[in-house]
Amino acid sequence: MPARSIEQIRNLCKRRGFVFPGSAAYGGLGSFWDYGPLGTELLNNVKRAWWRDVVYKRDDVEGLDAAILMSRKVWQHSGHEGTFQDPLVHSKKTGKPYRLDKLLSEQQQPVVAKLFQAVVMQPSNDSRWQDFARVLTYVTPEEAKDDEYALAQAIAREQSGSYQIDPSNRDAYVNAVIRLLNKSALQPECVAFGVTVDAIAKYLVRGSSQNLLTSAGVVERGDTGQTANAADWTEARRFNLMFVSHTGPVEAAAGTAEELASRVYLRPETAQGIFMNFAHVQRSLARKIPFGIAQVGKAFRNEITPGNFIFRTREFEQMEIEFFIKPPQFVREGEKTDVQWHDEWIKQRYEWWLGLGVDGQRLRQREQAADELAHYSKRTVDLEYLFPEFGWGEVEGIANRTDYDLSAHSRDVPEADLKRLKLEPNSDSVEKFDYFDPDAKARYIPWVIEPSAGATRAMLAFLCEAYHEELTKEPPQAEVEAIKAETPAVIKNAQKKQKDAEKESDPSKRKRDPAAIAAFCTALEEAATRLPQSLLEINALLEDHPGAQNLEPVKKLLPKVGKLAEDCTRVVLRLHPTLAPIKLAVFPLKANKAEIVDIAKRIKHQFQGFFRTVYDDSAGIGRLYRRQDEIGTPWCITVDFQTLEDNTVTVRERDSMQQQRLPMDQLKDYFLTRLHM
RNA sequence: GCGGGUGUAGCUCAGUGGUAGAGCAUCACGUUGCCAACGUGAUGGUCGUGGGUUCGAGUCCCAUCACCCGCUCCA
Repeated sequence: MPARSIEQIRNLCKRRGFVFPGSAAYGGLGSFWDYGPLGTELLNNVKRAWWRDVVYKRDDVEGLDAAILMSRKVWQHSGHEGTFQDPLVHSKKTGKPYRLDKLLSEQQQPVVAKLFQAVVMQPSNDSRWQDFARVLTYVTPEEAKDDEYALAQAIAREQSGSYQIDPSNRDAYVNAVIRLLNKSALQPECVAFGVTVDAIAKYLVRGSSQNLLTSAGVVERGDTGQTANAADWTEARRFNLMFVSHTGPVEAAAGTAEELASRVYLRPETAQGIFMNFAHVQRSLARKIPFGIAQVGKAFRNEITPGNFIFRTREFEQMEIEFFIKPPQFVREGEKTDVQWHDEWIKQRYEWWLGLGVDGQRLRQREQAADELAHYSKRTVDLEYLFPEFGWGEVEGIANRTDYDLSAHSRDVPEADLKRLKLEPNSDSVEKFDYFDPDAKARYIPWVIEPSAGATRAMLAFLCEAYHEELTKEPPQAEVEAIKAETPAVIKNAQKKQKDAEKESDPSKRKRDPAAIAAFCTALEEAATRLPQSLLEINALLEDHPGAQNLEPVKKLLPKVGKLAEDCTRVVLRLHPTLAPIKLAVFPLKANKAEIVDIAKRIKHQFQGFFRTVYDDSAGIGRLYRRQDEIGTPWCITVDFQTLEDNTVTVRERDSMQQQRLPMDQLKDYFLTRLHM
């Protein structure tokens, strides 16, 4: 039985040293994770398997490891800075994003005042008030008549809790502040009130902006597809996708020239490091197109909503290839076009996942729709894995990035190309990332196919795929019969609930879905006929079906099923041997027999230089096997009394649990062959 | 941001206003000839944090923090 929830995986990871919550001593830090001894091995194995496949086994790919921090100009010209820095709202009609602060600043002052009124008049004590209190303190006497300033200050003090405005005078106070806003709120030269517009935008980002946008009539223009209909707008969000830091000591305020001059971003993708080095690699290794550059490394995105364990984190690891090819107009008869290269990479990457043990039923290719394509992409196909609980999730994207990136970073790009790629001329760059093609006898900027996989996501997918709970021994007949005897009572009880649910004629008011209950009953009845093999399925049914645990017969039955299941079950990670964190565990059958212990330790020593090998004698042999099963160790060797007589040991295979005796001098061949080493 | 949930031993979790608990794990001693053996004993806790109610709070109330799930969102 495969993993039913991410929770199971997370527990196993924590318990056995794969992945720990980050900064745990201080209560944790949202969705940052530390990789423990086994997780490090597994992740390294994933990366190594990838590297071996796309670099070693090919004749046309080189490796690279570029710096995480790069010039800010890289991100300006790649398009990442402009797209992600500002609060955005999306028009649901056109699908286009709009900068909220820009929208606001285009509005007439009464609109903003109205908006402000909607904000201030809202009876609320949440933290948004405090934001406004802070904003209001930016209003200085020089910018307002004294009385209005005083009124604004009074409101500010009230928001911060240090002052109580007489309710009967409240409107007068608020109107005073609105008058202030009407005077200068949208004057760009007025710094203080410039902050106000930003603050309103910020407020809208955090609050329920839809109604406010509408009530204030902020978006009443028709020319860009904007409407005042709240349903046509998504909530505003600040897309600070890139983490900001600075090189050198900087104390300047954010947004000033001094601050911008030293600003750096933690890279949100590894790709740009490859583009920056395209010419270096091409020249220094005398590469001819087509060829690719592969890189594994950390990337950082300040995601709005991280989650699902290590699936979406703000710090993650990518495995990316940029594969450089001829632009379509230079492709000759018999050569592959960009479309063909793209298809080929999709196929090859798909097969990589299958080759490492992912079932084709849980891996699919999904074409990205036109409106979800990134700004650089002509076509992207995602490889998605069917995770437990949250379903299909992207583990790799294979994009046709055309010549967008290399053109964006090049000077002197012909105007026609700039227009085609919707790029501005690049006056910052001193380089032109073009290539002289000796066959075509022409210079061109190459096109790029980009297979980009998530290393940490891959690790999660492989863990989910490998996780199995299975029966290892026949449960006692009597207890199985007892469970069989009790299931009709559960079904009867559930059917009663189903009838109750059906009595409520309005489906939206039903507490339970009758169809779901019916499905539960059918599944349970069917599973009961397959006992004892179906023991774990029944356990899962009773545990997972919503509301099932409230049924009286289930309360009686579930503990019995759970106990029996636990007693007769093992957890096993059926990881591909290439990925397994530990390849081999060596045990002495008896820990207090010196000769046996000695031989076991010698075998461990023999292999530890080739791959991760462990020695363990801290429990009975059965328990030692189970421990290794749970962390996916494909082979265990047990040294026993017969070893002392004939130099053979037993090799126990994880998935089948079968053992065979092998002479010790054949062990090396046996394992190295199986690990393709 | 909204809604829901959780927070007690290293892990998984019980806990009815009245002495802080179990299983697993760890350590010690004994026992142990192949699939989670057993016995005896031991270590381990400011019950997320701060207030309050109470003679007495893990338990009730308020606040706060963190994490998880859902919604929104995710070039």
